[in-house]
Amino acid sequence: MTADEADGRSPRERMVFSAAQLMRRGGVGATGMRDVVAHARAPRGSLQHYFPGGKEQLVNEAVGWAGRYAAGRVARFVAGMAEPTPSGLFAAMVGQWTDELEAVGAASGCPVAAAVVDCADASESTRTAAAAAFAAWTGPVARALTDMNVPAARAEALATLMISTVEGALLMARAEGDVRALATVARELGPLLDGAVGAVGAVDGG
Amino acid sequence: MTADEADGRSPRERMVFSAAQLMRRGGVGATGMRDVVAHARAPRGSLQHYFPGGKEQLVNEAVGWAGRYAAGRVARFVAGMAEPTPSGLFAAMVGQWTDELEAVGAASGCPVAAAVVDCADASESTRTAAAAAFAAWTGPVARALTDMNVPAARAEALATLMISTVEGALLMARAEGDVRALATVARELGPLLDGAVGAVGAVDGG
DNA sequence: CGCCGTCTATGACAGCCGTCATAGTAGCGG
DNA sequence: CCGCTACTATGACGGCTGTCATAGACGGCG
Repeated sequence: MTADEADGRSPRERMVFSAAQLMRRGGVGATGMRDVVAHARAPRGSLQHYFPGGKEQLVNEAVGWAGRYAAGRVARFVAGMAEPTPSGLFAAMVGQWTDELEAVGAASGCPVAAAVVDCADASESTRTAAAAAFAAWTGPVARALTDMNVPAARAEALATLMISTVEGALLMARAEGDVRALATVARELGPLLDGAVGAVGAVDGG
Repeated sequence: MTADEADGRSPRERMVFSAAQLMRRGGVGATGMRDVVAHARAPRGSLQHYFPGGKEQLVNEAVGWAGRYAAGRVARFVAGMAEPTPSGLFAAMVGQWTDELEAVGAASGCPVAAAVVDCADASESTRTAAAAAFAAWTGPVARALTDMNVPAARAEALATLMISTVEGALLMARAEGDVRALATVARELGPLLDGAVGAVGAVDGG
């Protein structure tokens, strides 16, 4: 999610990328269209050309991009792990945000979360886009879990738990200006996740 | 957090309450000062009288109120449970939002989360207020856990995990317009929490 | 050349925002 | 009655917002 990801792409893609980038910081409300074109170094006139649906369309596409991005990250995590475990995957997910928070100084949140907080009940389409983004994110996680011998019935539920926990911990970490919450949930939730490998019941594993 | 909590209180308190109420729906950016006084049925002129610090002060106080409110809820949960268990407390915390989402139709989020998303990097004081709110919320939860024989060393960490998970699941639930995520995390995380009772290590607790 | 679709440029618009200045009322002690 | 404090009322201000209207540039193509 660094700046070099914006190079070489079309102006249109850069605008979507920049929108997501800015939404992460100040929320949707504080992200103006003029800010987006400036950040993307794109011509202002292109806004109404590429996004005739206005800000709502731009936000929705930014949310969709974020969902695909998160899904891709999960895929790369799994591919890069020699001995994949649920706790390892979770630690990697947490680690991504830990790195960003320590690098930029807590300025970065999740654009999907921003869209939910700011638009969930004002824009039905954005709410749907956010749900789709979460689904796009949950899918690869659940698939990775089943590949690690987690029963299919629990994989999806655990994926939801992992993403919920990461989102919430990211919120707390931003508030505290410290990665403590992220580190804590990684440490506490990891063992539970590993306990689900090969188990059929809840935690009392067969 | 229903409307009757606003009755009998001073106009000033009603404004703080209304600010929190409105922030939960549309975020801080979409919450105008004029909307707040209208919702609180308070005189507009009182704004600059009670909140000379402007919107920032009002938001900060709303966040503080939300933190104290959440802490009070936890205390009441614990007091009302015949046989208190960590999973029972967590289920109660989740249940509060489940009820609200099903009642109002997913319109309600957490005002503290809204403040973090919208103001975390724009207003240092709001960021601090949000951190304080989370701390005020974490405290009673951790204390309740120690009262349930959870080792003191883990109680605080588990409280952070619980709150993170609830916040994140609430985010997902709002996006999906469904309480599924909340129900899922309650079901999946509950057993782990109970497993920490009397344990000293991680999950293998004897 | 002329035409056309894609893209860009720019200024204007109405509307809302938070804030401030100013004035006014109500109650109360003297 | 005055004076003082607490609170309310109201209109205005500059600034920013998303959106739109209009016009211009560029490049392929017949």
